[in-house]
Amino acid sequence: MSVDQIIDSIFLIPNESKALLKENFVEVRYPKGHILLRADRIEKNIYFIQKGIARAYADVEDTEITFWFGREGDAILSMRSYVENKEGYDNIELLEECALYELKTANLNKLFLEDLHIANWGRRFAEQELIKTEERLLSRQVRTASERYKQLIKDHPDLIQRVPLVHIASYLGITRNSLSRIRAEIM
Amino acid sequence: MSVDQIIDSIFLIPNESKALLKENFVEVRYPKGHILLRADRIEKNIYFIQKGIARAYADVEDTEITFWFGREGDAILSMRSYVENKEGYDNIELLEECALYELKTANLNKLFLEDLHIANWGRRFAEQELIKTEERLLSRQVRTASERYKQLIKDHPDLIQRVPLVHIASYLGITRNSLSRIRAEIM
DNA sequence: CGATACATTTACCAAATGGTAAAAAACTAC
DNA sequence: GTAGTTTTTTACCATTTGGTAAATGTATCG
Repeated sequence: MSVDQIIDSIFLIPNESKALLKENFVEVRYPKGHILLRADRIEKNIYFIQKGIARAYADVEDTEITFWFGREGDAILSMRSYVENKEGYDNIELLEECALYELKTANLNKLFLEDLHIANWGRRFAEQELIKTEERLLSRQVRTASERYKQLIKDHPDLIQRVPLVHIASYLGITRNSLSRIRAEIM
Repeated sequence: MSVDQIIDSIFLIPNESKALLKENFVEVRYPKGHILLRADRIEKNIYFIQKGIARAYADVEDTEITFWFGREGDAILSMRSYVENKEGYDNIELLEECALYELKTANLNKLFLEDLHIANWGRRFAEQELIKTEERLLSRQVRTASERYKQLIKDHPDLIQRVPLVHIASYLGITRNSLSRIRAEIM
């Protein structure tokens, strides 16, 4: 996933604006297992995944609850930090060695107030994250864990290969036991 | 909730921009039980609640699943229609007689591309909806139905008075039976 | 390759939840 | 106020899920 692909997939903007925006994408690399964002901090950067896979989890009474997976092209951010400049609930762990684009929130915010096209790009970015988040919420509310597991296999078959099942069970809101049962049923 | 309060609570913008935006708020009234938005349509308007209360529900195999409640100050919109101009999953039912502000999405989109301040207002609007949606998702993932019910009483005590318990049970992801059990336990 | 650690499956029982139906309570409309 | 409708509670049993622990399978590293 190139910088251009990422920017264009969100909203098409004129070349001058795009150049201003592109300047802020800095490529960084981290190893598998690296904790990129922490729940107890106000995070100053957001990221886009060029290559690799990550998860977000919340610490709840001595267990981790995974509530998001991200892969190539996805944005990594603590929404709370990004939007309200407060501590969030999300820890981000890289599940593979990752190549990322790093952007400073402060720089982005400055551009938003200076450039109409970039402001609209930022609006579209938030709107698209909103749609994705609502979809996750709906799927959780409307479908059973078993249905959502099947959906996951269908939509992202590689994810089951690349991610430990413990995290997938947690993501589905069930125990590893129950996930094993579901997997056994299907075959 | 006045138009000014609603606009200002999202993002402060200069008076000229605000005047342009305000022109688009049209007050409308509908009776209790009115279906404001439908899942099978591309909705062309969004609303803010001046007075009253509403719920969003999805039709799933001959049952309705409530996944959102809105009250004074909240925005009512089919995210899918607003963001992607596609049919959404949400039906909106007014649970009381409501006074609403209606805005045409097309007019808003035009303003977004013409006025930097309004574009940023639209960005903040999406960002704030994003935070709220993520919070609902997290709460669902992390807390039990019982905990979430207690939280609901604490945060919005009036809601339990104003909304039939069937909808609250559905919102919490449990049956009316289980909600009754929870309520019985608490006392 | 082998030893160790970690992840996953299976089995068992306990606890929580759903479904149906009937009783009680609350709300509507005349 | 009363009859009728709708909503909520309660009780029962069937089903699903969780928790613990042991067994199997898979990775990792010297």
